[in-house]
Amino acid sequence: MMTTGGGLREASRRAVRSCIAETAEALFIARGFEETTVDEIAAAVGMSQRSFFRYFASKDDVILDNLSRFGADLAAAVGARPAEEPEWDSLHRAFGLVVERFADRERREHEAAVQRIIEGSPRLLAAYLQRLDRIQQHLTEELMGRAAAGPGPAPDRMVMRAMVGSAFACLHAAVSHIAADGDPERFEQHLERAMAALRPAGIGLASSEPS
Amino acid sequence: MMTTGGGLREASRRAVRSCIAETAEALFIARGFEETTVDEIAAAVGMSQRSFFRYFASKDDVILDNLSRFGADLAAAVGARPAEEPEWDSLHRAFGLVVERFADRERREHEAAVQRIIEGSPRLLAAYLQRLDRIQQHLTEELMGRAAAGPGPAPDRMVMRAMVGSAFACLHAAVSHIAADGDPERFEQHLERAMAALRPAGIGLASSEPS
DNA sequence: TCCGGTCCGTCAGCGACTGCCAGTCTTTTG
DNA sequence: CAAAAGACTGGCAGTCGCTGACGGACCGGA
Repeated sequence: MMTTGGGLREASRRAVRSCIAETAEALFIARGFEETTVDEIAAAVGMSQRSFFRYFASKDDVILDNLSRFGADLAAAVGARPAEEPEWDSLHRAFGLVVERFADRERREHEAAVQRIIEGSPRLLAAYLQRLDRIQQHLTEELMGRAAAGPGPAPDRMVMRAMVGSAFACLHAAVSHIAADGDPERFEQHLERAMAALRPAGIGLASSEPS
Repeated sequence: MMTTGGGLREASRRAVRSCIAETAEALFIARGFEETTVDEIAAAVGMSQRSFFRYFASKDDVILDNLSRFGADLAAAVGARPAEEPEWDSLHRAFGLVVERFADRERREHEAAVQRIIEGSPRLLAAYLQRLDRIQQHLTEELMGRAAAGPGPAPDRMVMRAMVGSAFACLHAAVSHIAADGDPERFEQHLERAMAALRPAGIGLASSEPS
């Protein structure tokens, strides 16, 4: 029999996942990431270590799982922007998803704590940056497709990739800043300031590669 | 007894390190990174696994060791630039170190192969991005100190961090591009094109944070 | 000669992660 | 209702990266 389309089974799985994630994050905040073993997490949830790895591919995955979903949402947000809009502004608007995440005071506190955990562990930070890199690749392809459909000359994939990376540098700088120095109230202002300062001059940025 | 200031002992150590690195890279190219175990590397060099870890802190370190030295060189190159020069241009000139690395045909081939190994393994790519992040932090501090000594207003660390990240996005895009599509001849042109397109409009970028 | 330091190999161990097998519980089917 | 099929789980053993502790070999100087 085929799957029923993601019914009860999938819902249950998602519930278990979030339960594991919450328990693990609590342990991470209390004892630190490296100091918390997978066995401890599994014991705290009440399952075997083997089952833990049936829900999360790795220990890092428990924290960075949200990021993957964020990547998909971001690509959708960029795709929803008008095609005539300069790419930089589309990215800027799409980053509004992050701003929304920092809207609630409670959620803001939590996100900042998670970010501090990530930047406090070299292993986690590495995995985090790698996922950001993947998201950037997806966004680059998204914008490449959009630019190719437009009237201008053929877009330059390398320059597009650099621009997406530049926008993410602004995002990363703003997130890191509020995670380190506290005061997460003005996250939007920080992001705004960085993206205004680094806005590329030639916003059209076409000029196909001289082959 | 104190160290003699880095004499024969250090030279020998460096020789062993490069021997290990060469052997390991050959194995990585032949069999892949994940498929090559530390035991195999140690056996190929003719030493125990324990001794391997006395020369390299981790398996990743074998490949990414050059990167750390590159970070130090880069900071020095930026520090050697005139203080009045816009930060973006100082970074651009400092990236000349990478351009030089791609000058020799043989070396260029090798660097591209290493880059392909890095980007082919998620684990390695993560560690690579993390080291790039550290280098960016160092460069940010370097440029912050330079800007603080100048006549202008107090510089904004977050914006400075974003700008350094943007410059590295250009560098990363150019390096990735030649590693993927081959044709490493025009690396300098690629880098030039990206950095010209993403050059910030307000190059002075002071405007201290509104506290 | 003895002594200090340095280098190395061996062993034991931890933690992340995986494959395999067996058991349970639920759902479907004859 | 019983049997088969499937999903989920725990336990076990094993790999791999990595670390600490111990003991032996070499080598310079006193």
